[in-house]
Amino acid sequence: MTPLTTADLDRAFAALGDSVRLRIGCCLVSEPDGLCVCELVDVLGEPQPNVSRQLRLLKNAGLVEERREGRWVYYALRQKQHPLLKPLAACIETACCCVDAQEDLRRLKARIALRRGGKCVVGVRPRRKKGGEARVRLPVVQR
Amino acid sequence: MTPLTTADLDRAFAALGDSVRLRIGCCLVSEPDGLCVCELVDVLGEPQPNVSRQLRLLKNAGLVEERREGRWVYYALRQKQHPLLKPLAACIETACCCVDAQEDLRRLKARIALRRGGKCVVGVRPRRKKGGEARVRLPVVQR
DNA sequence: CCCTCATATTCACATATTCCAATTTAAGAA
DNA sequence: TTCTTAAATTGGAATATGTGAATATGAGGG
Repeated sequence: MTPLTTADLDRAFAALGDSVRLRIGCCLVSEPDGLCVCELVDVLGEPQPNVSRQLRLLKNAGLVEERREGRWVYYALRQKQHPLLKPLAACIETACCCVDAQEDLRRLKARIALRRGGKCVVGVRPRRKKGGEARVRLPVVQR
Repeated sequence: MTPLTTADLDRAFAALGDSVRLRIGCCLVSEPDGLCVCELVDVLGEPQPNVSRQLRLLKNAGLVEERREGRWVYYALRQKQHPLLKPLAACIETACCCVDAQEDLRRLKARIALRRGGKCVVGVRPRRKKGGEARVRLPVVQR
């Protein structure tokens, strides 16, 4: 392994220096096996292209890894591989105590409950506006 | 204390998401009583205005606090006050293992040795160029 | 093959950041 | 007061980043 430089590490911090990406981090800390993009889209209420972009940023920073399963792609923290991720995860845990992170985690729990056999079977919901109103039952399209 | 939001915390991460600021963090972790600006200027080899600006950023992010002593101003990590700083300090410790951080810490040790009675008595040294060559005076273009 | 859907990428534009040089502020000494 | 010096601020240009909208990719099912 090549020796780390502070420039390598500040990328990791910079990757968490964004509200959306930090919230993604909170979700991933609480679900070590990973989350698929559409779950994050649903939990965060962010447009899907934005979530994909932020995930790519996190991946480039070496903080997450992806795993494809059929049409779904799961992202998880690289807890084992990244030398900074163990102490960093402790920081993210702290962030999880934030009020808005708590709301995310509540939505995440509800979303995870929709899984079948541990896998996501729900797609992207019709776009919500940022104002965000009551949740509407989504048309579940199986298989 | 007002409840934290992830937006509050991502500022803390963003503050460390820069090579110079992370190196400052490494220095401050290793010197809990604080360092004055000119010591950081000397250790990092960065222009004084740049160091001042980065320190202000760290202060605005709630990570450091300042303490004036005569003409000198000392900056130290707000280990006790900021809820994120305890786990964050662990991250910074990790960063301290980096090769360039080690060089900073070596220079820092030498610079600290110049103190008298625990206080800095040295000012800002004549500017060094990054490459280390003699400084060239640039033509002054007035507006 | 064609179609659907989960995810990724690109484009355009606004905003933020970075860095340097120059100047200003603030404190102590003469 | 005036001079010196440590630190902070400002101006401005180059660069980076964030985000919505539209579009593209890629895997599975029919």
